[in-house]
Amino acid sequence: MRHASPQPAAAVPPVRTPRVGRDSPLFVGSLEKGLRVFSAFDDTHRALRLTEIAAVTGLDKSAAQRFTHTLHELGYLRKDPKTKHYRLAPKVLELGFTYLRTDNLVERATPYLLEAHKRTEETVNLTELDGTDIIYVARVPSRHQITFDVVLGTSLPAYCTAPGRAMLAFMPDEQSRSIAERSNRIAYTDKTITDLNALAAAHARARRDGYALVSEEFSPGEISIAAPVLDFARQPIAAVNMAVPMSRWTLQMIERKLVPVLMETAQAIARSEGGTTDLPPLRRTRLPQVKRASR
Amino acid sequence: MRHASPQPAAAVPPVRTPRVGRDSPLFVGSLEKGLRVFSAFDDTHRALRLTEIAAVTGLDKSAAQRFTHTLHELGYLRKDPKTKHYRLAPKVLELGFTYLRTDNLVERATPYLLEAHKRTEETVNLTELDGTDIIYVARVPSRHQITFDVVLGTSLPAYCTAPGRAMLAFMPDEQSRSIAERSNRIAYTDKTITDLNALAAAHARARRDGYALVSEEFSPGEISIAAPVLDFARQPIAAVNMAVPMSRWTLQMIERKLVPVLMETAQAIARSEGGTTDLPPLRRTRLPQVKRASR
DNA sequence: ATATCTCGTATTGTCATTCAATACGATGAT
DNA sequence: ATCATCGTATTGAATGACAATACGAGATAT
Repeated sequence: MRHASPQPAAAVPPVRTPRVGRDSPLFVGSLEKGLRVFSAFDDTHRALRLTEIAAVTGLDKSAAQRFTHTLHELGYLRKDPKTKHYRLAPKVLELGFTYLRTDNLVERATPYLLEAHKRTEETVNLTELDGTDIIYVARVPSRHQITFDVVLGTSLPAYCTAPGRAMLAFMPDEQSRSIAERSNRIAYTDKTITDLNALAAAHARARRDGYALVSEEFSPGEISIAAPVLDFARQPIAAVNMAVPMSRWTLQMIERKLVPVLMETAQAIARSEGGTTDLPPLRRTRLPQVKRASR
Repeated sequence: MRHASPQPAAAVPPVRTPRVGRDSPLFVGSLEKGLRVFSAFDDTHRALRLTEIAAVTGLDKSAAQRFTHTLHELGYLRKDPKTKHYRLAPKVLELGFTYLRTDNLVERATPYLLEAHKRTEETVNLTELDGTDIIYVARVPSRHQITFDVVLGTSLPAYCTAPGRAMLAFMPDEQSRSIAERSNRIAYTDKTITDLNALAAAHARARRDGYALVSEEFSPGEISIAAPVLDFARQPIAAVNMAVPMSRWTLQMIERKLVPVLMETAQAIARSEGGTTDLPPLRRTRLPQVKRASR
């Protein structure tokens, strides 16, 4: 803090506080902090001690203590009584997987993804947009793939991945530009497009072609193609994606064999949406005070 | 929760409040309530309005408003601006899947589960215990299975499922009895064992055999077998499980073809645990104030 | 067309709950 | 042996969560 501003004591900040979003009195900070504890864990940080959690999440020791205690009590964290290490408990799986069960899109898309996999023998993904990122929400892994599939739930930047580009290409210009601007545009490879105008051009081409092709912009040696799934208002709600190694595929082969399947799949999923825009009007009558069995 | 129960005015509860667990001053109620919002959603409640969330979670309207606002702001909930319906956002997948990436057991077990699947052509599951429930943490689906796999993350009662029984059978008696007692022992079928002594007998038999066989106690027409994965201290930390329809399998066939694979798999996973009890002592030196890249 | 009901949203005063500083004992490194 | 760091528990204080309330919109019934 500089010198106290020479204004008389009772100076109230003249700026009008917005009182919206996180500043709204409706925002519960404790919930946000508690959830931040979850994000402290990843594949390189599997077991954390209290102080580490505090450091990683930016909470002080007391706060970390309270939130880990709470999450442990609720069964979301395990604690090794000897080493005092915290780990995620399997119960957190419930959180994530209810999403897969509640997302109509995943449910409707799955048969088409399987069909596309059968026709191409390659991995087929479905992704959705989450801010400036894409998130894998469904996946049919290629047969040869041995390792188990933990790609679901992974998020990658939208601007330099095929699914992201396919979705950005089909949304209003100002919206895609806004996402591109807000993205942390890193050059993952020397082919990564980071310039805003160049991105807009890439979007235009994808829009013209009906699909996006991204070659080695995120991982070297890999070509990724994606087509958007459009809703009734022609807005992208997801993208079908296939990524193949350049060692096995050429551009020509991709355009001839993969792209047709890709686009048919995306369109079939979009059509399957049929008339239901969002959800059928389940209840038209008075709300009978919903009760639910505990488990 | 807030309102004190309508006790007579100045009456201070004479019982010594334990000040532990949920009554501890370390327990953050707001976090618990916020997480309760997630559990309001399931496959039959995919889109909920504010009032429904309030009713299902037991929160009052104001609380539901605050927590949905917060979760929406954080990106965990989507809100249809027209219908005002809330849905889970794909971001919750991140929560669930970090578990799969951080669980050493899942990582180590996967190759053996794949191997077991190859040898039997049947679905192979890995489950862990969570209180009185089992939770599916890994799964290699059978080839014929068409539907996409949303079983991961599902929890079922331990007392009447093969994985649960396999794990209960190999833990100290008082511990398995405690779990059985705390379980809500429903007779899902007319073969379901709900009596505590009968359960103890079933555990004894499973302990003797080395695996548990549960026939039609949870779903009719299905036989489920499971073997425990024991840690260095011979305590069960998980169970390998296979469930097959009686239409294709007899008891004899199961014992001859499936059980050997099952037990070998479970033991191989246990052995793979090797020397590392919990986690290698990653750092022996001073903690260098962990910093982490934001994404 | 009007009245009634329910819902979602926004506001506010109050106080319980969260907060963060602190203290203590244990453990391990120097 | 000494010091540092960690996990745990406690407590006073005030911040931030709370819940009651009010209002407008939309739907339904009269």
